[in-house]
Amino acid sequence: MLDTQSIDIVRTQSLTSLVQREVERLILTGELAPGERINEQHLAARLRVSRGPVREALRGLEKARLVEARVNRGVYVREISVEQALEISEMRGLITGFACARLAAASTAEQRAQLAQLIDAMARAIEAGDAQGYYERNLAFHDALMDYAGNQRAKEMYDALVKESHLGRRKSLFSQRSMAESNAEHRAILDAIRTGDPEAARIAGEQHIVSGRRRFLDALGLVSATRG
Amino acid sequence: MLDTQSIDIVRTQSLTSLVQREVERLILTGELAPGERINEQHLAARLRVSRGPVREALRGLEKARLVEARVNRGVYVREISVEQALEISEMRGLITGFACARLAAASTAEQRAQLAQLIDAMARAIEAGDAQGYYERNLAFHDALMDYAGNQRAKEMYDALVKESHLGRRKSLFSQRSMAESNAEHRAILDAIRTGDPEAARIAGEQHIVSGRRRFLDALGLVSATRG
DNA sequence: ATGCTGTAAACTGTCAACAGTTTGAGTTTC
DNA sequence: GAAACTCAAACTGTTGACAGTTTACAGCAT
Repeated sequence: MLDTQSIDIVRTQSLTSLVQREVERLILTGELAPGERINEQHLAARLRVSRGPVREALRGLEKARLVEARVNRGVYVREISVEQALEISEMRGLITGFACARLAAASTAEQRAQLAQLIDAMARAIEAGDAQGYYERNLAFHDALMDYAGNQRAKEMYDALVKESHLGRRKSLFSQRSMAESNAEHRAILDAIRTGDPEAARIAGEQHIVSGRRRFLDALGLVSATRG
Repeated sequence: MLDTQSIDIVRTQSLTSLVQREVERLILTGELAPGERINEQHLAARLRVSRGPVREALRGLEKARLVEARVNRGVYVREISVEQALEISEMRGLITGFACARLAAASTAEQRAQLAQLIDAMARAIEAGDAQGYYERNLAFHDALMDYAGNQRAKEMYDALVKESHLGRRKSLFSQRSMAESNAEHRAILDAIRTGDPEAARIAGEQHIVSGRRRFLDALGLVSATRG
C-alpha cells in the first residue's frame, strides 16, 4: 500500500483521487503514450489498490478527455488528430485573449510587475539556453494571466485544454529563436495590457497562441495547416 | 433489471453511462435539487444496479461539475454561487461570440437560411405565447450556431457550460417582452453574420448572452450585478 | 504455406460483502 | 434545561469474486 506517508493521505483523499492524479501524471509525462491501452488489473496491482478506485479514476479522466473508453475493450490513452489539436489551440487562444482583454481593462500595478518579472526571467533563460527554465516560466506566465483575469472558470477550462493538448505534443523542445519570438509576444501582450486597450490585448493574446501553434508545427517540419 | 428493451442497450452501453445519463437528467430537470445529497445505495436500488456503476457515473458527473463529492460524506448536487453563475455566463458569451465571428467569416447560405428560419419560428412562438416552443427553438438556434461554427470542441464546452448553468437557474420562464428582446438580438447576430463582419458578429453574440443574464436577473427581481 | 475454427486465457463489467466513518437518537451529567 | 457522551444505524470507501466478452493461439482444413 504505497508507503506510510501515503496512507495518511488516504484518510483525507480518496484512493480514486490519488489514482486519478497518478494516471494523469503518467499521461502528461508520456509514460503512458497516446493510443496505449490501460490495463485496469495491472494498474491496480502497481498502485496497490483494487480495481474499483482505478475504474472510478478512469471515468473521471474520460470526462477530462485524457482517456477514451471502448466498451468491453478497456480504456485507452486518447489520441488526438491534428484537427482536434487545432480546435484545442483555438480555444486556448480564445480564453487567453479573454484574459488579456480583462487585464487590459482591470489590472493592478503589482500584477503587471509580476508579469514583467516573468518575461525578464524568460529572457534570461533564453540567453542561458535554459529551455527547461523557459518552459516553466512560460507556464507560470500563462498561469498568472489566467489568475489575474479573475475568472476561475476560465482558468480551469484553460488548464484542462493545456493538459489535453499534451496528448498531441510529442516533444516540446523549441529553438532559441522560437523562444525569443514567443517572449516578444509576451511583451506585446503586456504592452497592450499596460496601454489599457482590451481589444488590442485580446488580439495579442490570441495571436500568441496562434503563433505558438505555428512554431510548434514548424518545429515538426510540417507545412502549417493555416496559411502563412 | 430494467426491462427487456433496456437489456439490449446494456450490451452496447455500460450501466455506468446509463446511470450517468439518468442522474444528469434528474439534475437538469430539477428532480434532484442543488445542494441535495445523492444516496448511492438508494440510487442504485432505484435503478436496479449495484453501487459500482453508480459510483463510476458520479465520478464522471463530478468532473462535469454537476455534482460535488465530499470525502466520506457522499456526493451532493452542486450549488453554484451568483459569482460562479456570472463566470459561466461570461464563458458562454465568449464561446458564442467566437462562433458568431466564425460564421461571419465563413457560413453557407443554407446555414444562414436555417438560422433565419429558427428566428422566424421563435417570433411565431412569442406571438402565440408559447414559451415552451420558444425555449426549445432558442436551444436549437444556439446549437445551430455552435454546429455551424465548425469547432466541435467549442460546441462541447458550450454544451457543458449550459448544463452547468442549469444548476443556478431556478425557473426559466420569461416574459413575452424578454423573449422578444432576446429574439431581436438573434436577428442582430444573423445580420452581423450576413454582413460578414466577424468583429461585429462577435460583439453581437457576446452581447446576447450578457443581455440574457440581465433579463434573467431582472426576472428574479434582483438588482443586476453589472452596471446598466 | 494460408486461412478458418474452436478453445483457453485475459480482461472488462458488475455485484455483493467488509471495514471504517459519519450521523443522529437516546442517555447521562452538570 | 442544556451540553456532553454513548452507541447503534446508515452510509461511504474499498475489496475480492463472478459472469460475460474479447483476444490470442493452437490445431485443422484447404
